[in-house]
Amino acid sequence: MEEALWPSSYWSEEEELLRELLEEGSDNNTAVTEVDDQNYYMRKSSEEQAIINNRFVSNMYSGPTISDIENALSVTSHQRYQPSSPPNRKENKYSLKIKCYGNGLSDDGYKWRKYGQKSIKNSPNPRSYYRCTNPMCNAKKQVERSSEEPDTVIVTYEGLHLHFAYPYFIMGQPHHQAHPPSKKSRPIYSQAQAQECSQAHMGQKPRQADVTSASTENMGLLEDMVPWMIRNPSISNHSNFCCSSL
DNA sequence: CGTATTTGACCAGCGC
DNA sequence: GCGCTGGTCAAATACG
Repeated sequence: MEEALWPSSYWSEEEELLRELLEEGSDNNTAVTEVDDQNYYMRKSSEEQAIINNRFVSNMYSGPTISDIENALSVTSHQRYQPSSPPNRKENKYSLKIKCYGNGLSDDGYKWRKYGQKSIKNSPNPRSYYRCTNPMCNAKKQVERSSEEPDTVIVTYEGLHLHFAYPYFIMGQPHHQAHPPSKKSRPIYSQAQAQECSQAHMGQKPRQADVTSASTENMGLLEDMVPWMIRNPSISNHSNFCCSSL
């Protein structure tokens, strides 16, 4: 069944990449194999993160603007490692400060549906709430223009941002189809399957509860996906990545 | 006509 | 308990 969807040859490049990262992306293998160590990634230097992110993600996704997010991630990652300053990451939320001189809200290569907007007290700018339109992904983001720097938007990503990786781990699509999924190109999975997978991954609770469960789920965002996949190279041999309990 | 956006209402959490 | 605030819903509206 799995092999019907994913020919064994399909994973060769990813496995090779993962092996490569295992060799180069860390200075000792024991840390890489500490599967349950949630702070593993926090211990890595921002330089190592940048290497992993840039190399891995650039191989995973070739969209035009992911580098912007990567750059922003590297900035916030750097801040995160300052023990004296509060981290931008809370649970699996990541706040990215992105310079933009135009419409920077929809340029991350994926489609977001706006589901709310709030005026925040003591802030002149409203905060917009977006949810990923990809049924395989329940990631959310909040976009707020910085009051200090008008040309900077603060994007807070939250939740399981699976669409960075699922074409490889779930869909079994050829590499040349590794572009962001759109409404026109529906996933092979049904909506029900997608929801089942998402709920299995995020804590079973639909609707409002997903916020709470998301805050307790360690893995999800791009930055979490990378070390997780590195630490679990064998995942490439399994097609039940989405629905597997972690 | 299907899809995306807007926006007021609603709800839950929190502090007092 | 009450009010405030942030997050989400969903009907109305806009758009292609």
